[in-house]
Amino acid sequence: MIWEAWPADGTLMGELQMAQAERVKGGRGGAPGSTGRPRSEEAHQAILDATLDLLVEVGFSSLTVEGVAQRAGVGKATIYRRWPSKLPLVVEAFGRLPGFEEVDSGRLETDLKETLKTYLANFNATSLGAVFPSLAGERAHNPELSKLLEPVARGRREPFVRIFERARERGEISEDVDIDLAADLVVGPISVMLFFRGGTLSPKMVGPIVDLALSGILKKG
Amino acid sequence: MIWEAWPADGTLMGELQMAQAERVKGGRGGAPGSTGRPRSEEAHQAILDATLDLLVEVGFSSLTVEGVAQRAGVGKATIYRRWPSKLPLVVEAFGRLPGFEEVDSGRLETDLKETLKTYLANFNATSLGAVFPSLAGERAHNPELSKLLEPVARGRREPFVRIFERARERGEISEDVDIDLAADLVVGPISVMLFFRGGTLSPKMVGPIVDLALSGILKKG
Amino acid sequence: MIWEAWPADGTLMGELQMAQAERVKGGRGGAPGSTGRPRSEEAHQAILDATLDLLVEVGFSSLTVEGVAQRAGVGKATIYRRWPSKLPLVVEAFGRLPGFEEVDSGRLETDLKETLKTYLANFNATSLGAVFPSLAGERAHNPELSKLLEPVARGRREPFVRIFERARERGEISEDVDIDLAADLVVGPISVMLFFRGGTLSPKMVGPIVDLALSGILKKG
Amino acid sequence: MIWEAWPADGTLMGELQMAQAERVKGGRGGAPGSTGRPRSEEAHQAILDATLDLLVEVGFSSLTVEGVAQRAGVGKATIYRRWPSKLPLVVEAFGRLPGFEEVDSGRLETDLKETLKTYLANFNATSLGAVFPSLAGERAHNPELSKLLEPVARGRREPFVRIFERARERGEISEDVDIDLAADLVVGPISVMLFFRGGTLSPKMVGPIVDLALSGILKKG
DNA sequence: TCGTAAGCGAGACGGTACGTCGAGTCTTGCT
DNA sequence: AGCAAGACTCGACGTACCGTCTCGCTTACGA
Repeated sequence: MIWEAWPADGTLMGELQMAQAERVKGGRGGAPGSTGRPRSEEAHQAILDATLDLLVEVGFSSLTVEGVAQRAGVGKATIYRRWPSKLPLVVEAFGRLPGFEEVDSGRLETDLKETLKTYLANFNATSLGAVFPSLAGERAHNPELSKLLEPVARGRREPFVRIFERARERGEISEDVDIDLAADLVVGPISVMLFFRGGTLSPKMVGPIVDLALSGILKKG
Repeated sequence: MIWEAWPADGTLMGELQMAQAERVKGGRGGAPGSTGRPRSEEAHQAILDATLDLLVEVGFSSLTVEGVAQRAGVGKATIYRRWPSKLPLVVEAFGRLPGFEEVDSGRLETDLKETLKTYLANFNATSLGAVFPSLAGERAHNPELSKLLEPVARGRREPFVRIFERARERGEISEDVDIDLAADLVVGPISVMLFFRGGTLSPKMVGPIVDLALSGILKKG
Repeated sequence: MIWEAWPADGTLMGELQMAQAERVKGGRGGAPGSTGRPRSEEAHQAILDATLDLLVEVGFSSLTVEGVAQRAGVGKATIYRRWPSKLPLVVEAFGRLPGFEEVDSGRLETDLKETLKTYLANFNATSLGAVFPSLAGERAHNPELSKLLEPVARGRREPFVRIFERARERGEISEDVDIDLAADLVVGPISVMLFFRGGTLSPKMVGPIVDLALSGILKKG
Repeated sequence: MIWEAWPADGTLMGELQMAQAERVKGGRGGAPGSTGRPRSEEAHQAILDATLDLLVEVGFSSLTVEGVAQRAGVGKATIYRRWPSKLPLVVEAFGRLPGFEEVDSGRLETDLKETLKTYLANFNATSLGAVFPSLAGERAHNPELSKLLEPVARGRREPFVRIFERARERGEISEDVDIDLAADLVVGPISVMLFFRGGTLSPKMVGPIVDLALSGILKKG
């Protein structure tokens, strides 16, 4: 879904992670002058894995850095050396979760339905549904997190924008439809479900949502 | 907006609070046998006000009961005597925020636009925009909060359902439109904006949203 | 012995403790306007006992506040509420150890020997021998500790000064003997043993020490 | 002074250091089979100097190996390659401090006074006064340190023993004076001053101390 | 002259303790 | 009984060192 989609090449998170690393230690990979023992990629993975595990098991607000360290078999300092607090850690762990695959069938309705269905199945299989609201809820009071989250949300939005652009080129939708708004409309009911209703996000919801969004609520004629 | 509206009589929260109070001290209102000094209504208000202030200032996850007590000029025990933990306290404080006024103009489009516009103006004037995401983010991993939040969300949803029911009776919309889904569709883009995009919720957004939701994204013809 | 003796009424430590308490929370016992739950005397005792136990078991430099808290069945905060660091805590715990009983037999030699013997027996039975050097070693780099330790040392010195003053009044020693120096002379070999030689402080050492100090090293004639 | 004097040839520390080196890498000097880059003597010196500096500045218990490495411009591993822990390092650094020069004037009083005066002047000029108590305080609970410190203390004691032996040969003191005890008596008041009173060790103190120790506290007659 | 073996500065590693803070509970004296 | 105040236990926070372990490099020796 828009706000959680991931670019196919997975580089967005790479950037995010780099931005993070730079803030903490002044850039690693790039500068060849780096000295000292290099950071363990193994530990990095173990931390991210443990974070995701615990996120699913106990939720964001009960997740403790101490717990992550213990589960990852890692010292706390090793975590704080990489992430300044649990928020960016969780953002990065979250970023590792799979995005969705953009579908290009040549027909708007099919593109939307397939893309959303695939993603929703995925969404239920992982912890995306539990993690994202936790992060989003902090945005209003945490500008730093907001900045971290922005590229993620933008990245997940883009595929939808592209789907609508193709539909416009094919003449399926009018030239003056606001594509951003259209994307929000299709994705909106899912957002409502996720944040306000706390219900399950079944792939079965996708059909009616897309149909209603495309044809409108009012009676035709 | 739907999920944040409040029943006109404001009794829902009253019930919630009673349920709460009963769990804490075994029901007081009815029983005439209660003795000792009565609870201070003044303190109650001060606590709720302080909670709301802090919720806006620092967000849910940084809100501390200690801070609330201090700002309210109240002992911590006085808070815990009324609410078993900070969660129900925050929910109740949140419930005090204004809902929206249902409009009945006899025309679906007008009803939706006016209702949403009024609410959005309100939303920006108060702290709803900052507080709600904080709470919503906790839902996924906090069943207790989820349960507390449910009646609030349902209450705020109902006005929209009524608007659509009236429209159906008037024949403005087809008999087989899923009213719940329709409500989610209208409200969806606002939810997306609030949680994923972090943008401002201007009342000017309402017109295009309602128009697109009512007439659909696809080209007519 | 001088530097570890304790006034019979045990009030010196009381003062020390008060000075401590005042620095931390602005004086407790005295002001009747104090509010809130009073500090638990039980916890205070448990902490001091645990400290002394651990001091004996693991020594000063391996003593951890965490360990004290655990052994005392107390939260760390309860310790830090009373003592700003482990040093004053150890000083106070140390102060609880028994001092020595001043003897007044009417004869200098007997007074000195009895006083020292009693104390040395005591010294070996408790952990004085292990604790005091630890504290003394920190003095040079810790002015605060130095201040804390000063009244203790002075208190333990006084009994010796009194013994010599009585001897001077009786004419046992010359008017112009420097009493402070005499006290240091008698006590000196014990200090050397304790700090430099690391040997055992047996009460049997007392006789020869006092004899030599009183009559001098040089041949008489 | 006795317990801090140093053998004239300064070899004691050499032995200690060798013993150390052997424990660490299995003996180097002799064996011709050693290969690879030799250890840097420069680094060795820098480490010892930094250790001594820090010992004076912050005391033993606040001294960190990390700090030593940084100040010496050396990696931590280079320190641990030579000393198995910070204790022997500190002991060796301490051993570098100057001892005192034994005086042989042919008269006990003069020998004692001159030896002590010289040393005390020295003591005040260097950091002995700050370092030694730090180490001594650790002895009681640290057998390893105690063992390391023993030869140092013995070495510094010997000159005094020799002074008294010469005096006995000359008939200045009785045959049955316990020389060890006599040494402790002379040195005792300085020890007391250093550890218990925290006062300054002025060379002016030496005269009265030696006089009183030699002639005794009691009135002659 | 070149490889190999050890040393080097730098700094990350898993741990442990630090001193602080907040949650939710309990205990004063007073209303 | 209620109240404000504030101490209570517990447990996580983020930091600092411990002693160990790589890194990429430098320095001597022996083949």
